[in-house]
Amino acid sequence: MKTPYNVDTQNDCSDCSFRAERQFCNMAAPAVKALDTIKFTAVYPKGSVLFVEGEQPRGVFIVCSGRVKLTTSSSEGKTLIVKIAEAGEVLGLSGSILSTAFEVSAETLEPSQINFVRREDFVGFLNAFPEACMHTAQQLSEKYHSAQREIRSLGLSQSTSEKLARLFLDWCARSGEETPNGMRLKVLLTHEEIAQMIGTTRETITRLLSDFKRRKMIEVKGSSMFVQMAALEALVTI
Amino acid sequence: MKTPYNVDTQNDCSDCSFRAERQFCNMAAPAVKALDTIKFTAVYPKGSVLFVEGEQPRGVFIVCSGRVKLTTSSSEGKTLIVKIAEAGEVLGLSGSILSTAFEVSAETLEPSQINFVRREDFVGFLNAFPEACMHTAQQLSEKYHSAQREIRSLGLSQSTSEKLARLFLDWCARSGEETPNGMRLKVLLTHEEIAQMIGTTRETITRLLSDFKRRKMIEVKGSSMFVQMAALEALVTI
DNA sequence: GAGGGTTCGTGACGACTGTCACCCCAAGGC
DNA sequence: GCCTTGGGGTGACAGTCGTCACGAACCCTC
Repeated sequence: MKTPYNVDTQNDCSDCSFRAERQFCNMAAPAVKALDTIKFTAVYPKGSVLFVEGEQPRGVFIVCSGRVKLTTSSSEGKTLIVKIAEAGEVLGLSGSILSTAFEVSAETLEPSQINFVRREDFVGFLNAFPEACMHTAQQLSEKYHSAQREIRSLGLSQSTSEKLARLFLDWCARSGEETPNGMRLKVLLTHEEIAQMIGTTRETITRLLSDFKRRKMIEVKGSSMFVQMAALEALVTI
Repeated sequence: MKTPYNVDTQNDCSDCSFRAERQFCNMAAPAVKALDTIKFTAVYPKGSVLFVEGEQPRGVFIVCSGRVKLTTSSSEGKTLIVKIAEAGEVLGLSGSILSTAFEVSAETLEPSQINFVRREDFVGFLNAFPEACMHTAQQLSEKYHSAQREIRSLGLSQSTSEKLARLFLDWCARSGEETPNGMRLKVLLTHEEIAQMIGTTRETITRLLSDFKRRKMIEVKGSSMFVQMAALEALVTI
């Protein structure tokens, strides 16, 4: 089924063809059925704000398709991109479980299908289906793991170039495509956004990228970037 | 019961007087009993290493008393203290649940009683007691929350003085004691360790502390520090 | 009380990077 | 065609902070 934003929607978790490969969603039929009855499906255009840092959680958001940018901001207006969430991730889990305010804001980066489950319904669901609770614990473990990696990168890097190298290596590991010219990455973020991912400024990213190009560590063609991983690894002291 | 390290040990979770106030341990009697049968109690002296970053998890560690320093290190030898875990926290959760390597190392800061539960036993326990699974999810949520705070602090601070101010404010919120001279904190860490908590160097901490003292933002008397919270808050741009 | 190991205080110096300022370019709206 | 807007490139400059070096203060053990 096509929607206004040109996204295939999946109204029924029971029929969802991706379910088996999604850690959280991959549950036995009764649990899926129960989830189907409490969830609200919606498709958001690019740039939609799902929730804002500091807000009290109304529930959890399950990303069925698309990508969601998670950010936190200082009162000065400086923004840090904490993570780009992808299909299969559940957002707002910790806030909903602890009833504490969201610590990040969420905004779609592309048209995305998101299933919303109200907090009370979700907690009831977890209590009713131990399997769902285990999957939630796993989901949280993964979040914690990736937060830990972010802390390492922010706290242990000696220089900004090291953080940038680490970011690119991370991207390679996650979605790189091996080619004879090096790992190929689709860069879908602006310099500004890359800067926000590692806590620096746009100018610095521009300078570092030209530096990397000059030193033949990366090559940019359109929205593709070819990365010489060995060269970047040499910059990383962790 | 007293042990060689001068710590009161609590061999039986069922009898533990702290249980009610500890989020994870506060479970119904049957679950506590089950936990009692699979746990191994030990008392470690100060400086004991519970596990090391990169190791495959053998199980989880429940901190019954004492404090545990969680660190991550770069290959250059630079160390970042990710967190100081206190009584009631469960360590090694995410690694045990996902079967992925520990992302931090753990070392006791003082004599500590720690209950160890083998990975298989722990997972079985979670499957057998939905309540334990919920408590685990809550525990993980809290960990995630605190990691998120750390990311904010590391990524959004403009300066090192801001990070230090934020660290002190954090300590005040957690264990400060209100007095007429400002919040009173017990500082049990060396300058070196404080530096490692915010990703800077010992010298910088020394200089910042004298700066803070000169500006009457803090006052140090022995191992106590009196903090003027309003003054520190003015340094924080978040 | 002597001595060795930590911990802390401080100066000099330089590299890195944030800030500000300006320009260029491409895309898209009118 | 013209203008606006957002993204990207670059130079100048100053401030911060890491590094190195050294000495003082403190705290154990013997």
